[in-house]
Amino acid sequence: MRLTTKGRYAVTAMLDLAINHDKETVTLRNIAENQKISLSYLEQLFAKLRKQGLVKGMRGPGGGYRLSRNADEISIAQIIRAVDEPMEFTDCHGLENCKGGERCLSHHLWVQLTDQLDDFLSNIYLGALMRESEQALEQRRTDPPRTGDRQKVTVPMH
Amino acid sequence: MRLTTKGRYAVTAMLDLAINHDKETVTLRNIAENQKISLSYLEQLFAKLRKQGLVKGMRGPGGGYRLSRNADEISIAQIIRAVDEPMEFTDCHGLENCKGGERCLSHHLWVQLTDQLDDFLSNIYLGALMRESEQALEQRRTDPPRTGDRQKVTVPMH
DNA sequence: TTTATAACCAACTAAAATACTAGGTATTAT
DNA sequence: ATAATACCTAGTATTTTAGTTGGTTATAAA
Repeated sequence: MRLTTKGRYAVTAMLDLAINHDKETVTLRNIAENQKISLSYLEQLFAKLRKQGLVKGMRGPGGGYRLSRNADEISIAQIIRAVDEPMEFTDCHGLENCKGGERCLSHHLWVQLTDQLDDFLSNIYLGALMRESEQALEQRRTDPPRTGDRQKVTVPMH
Repeated sequence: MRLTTKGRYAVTAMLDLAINHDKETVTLRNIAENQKISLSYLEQLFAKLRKQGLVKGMRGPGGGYRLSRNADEISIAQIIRAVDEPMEFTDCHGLENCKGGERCLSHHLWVQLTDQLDDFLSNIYLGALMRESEQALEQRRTDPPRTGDRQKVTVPMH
């Protein structure tokens, strides 16, 4: 599993949809502005998300996108897999190139590591991610910093 | 934290050093052959690893590289951070561009997610990763598959 | 029924990151 | 001395990422 800004764009866009689940739809134009990214590039990313059945598009005025299922049923791993091709791993194909086994032990360990990573991201869902920070935001709202205090920034809003 | 094949090269190379900790050194030429990657590119990656104090190089015949400290004290996150620049995140700088907060909430959630990822990889050490799979290899050695059995491939050696 | 708004689509181009090439110098075991 | 290795820099090729252009279709609303 690769992890680049492309994946970040996809995840933050999906988070945008999740946050605005109350609204009927969110337009790509809107997201493109928020993320400062070209509309057409976003369209390309959403074509992939749609093909993977993660979002649903509605045409015409008032149209836009929304999540095709509950935010608690969409994992971060699914989103990233949809837009980022997997790291191809053709270095060591079959036993012929692979004398001993000692040689590609480190390759095998890498596979094991990425499996763990995949597991990790497969178990983080859009919904849960949102709720976690809702807590922190609520905290901030009800317990505003007094002037003169040096504020401890635990939930930076950049 | 980005995650690309560049990071994979670094991690597998470091695993190679960890596996061969009994040998005095491992040469880059050797690693380059194993990984099917250009020697000079590897040198560039190792320059970064060395600057971060993760490896130590020895010149001359019989020279090569070795880990600069115990494999149990080198995390995967440290390795990846050494070679992959972090994803720059200049979209939303300061409060001026950031009307409301509603707007960059999804950005903030991404930061929160990558923090979790960073934690995750900061707590996986080269040493531990190796030992985990030693177990599986030992299992395989002492308990070889009987002919006729359809072997369950739990530890593929590609 | 016209118009405007949006998704949807494909081909090309620009920019950035990744990987390689070519040429070195410095150090050290033999 | 010689050979093997790390160490270093500048340039180039390749691949991926991101953007541009110019469409078409569907649909809500005027």
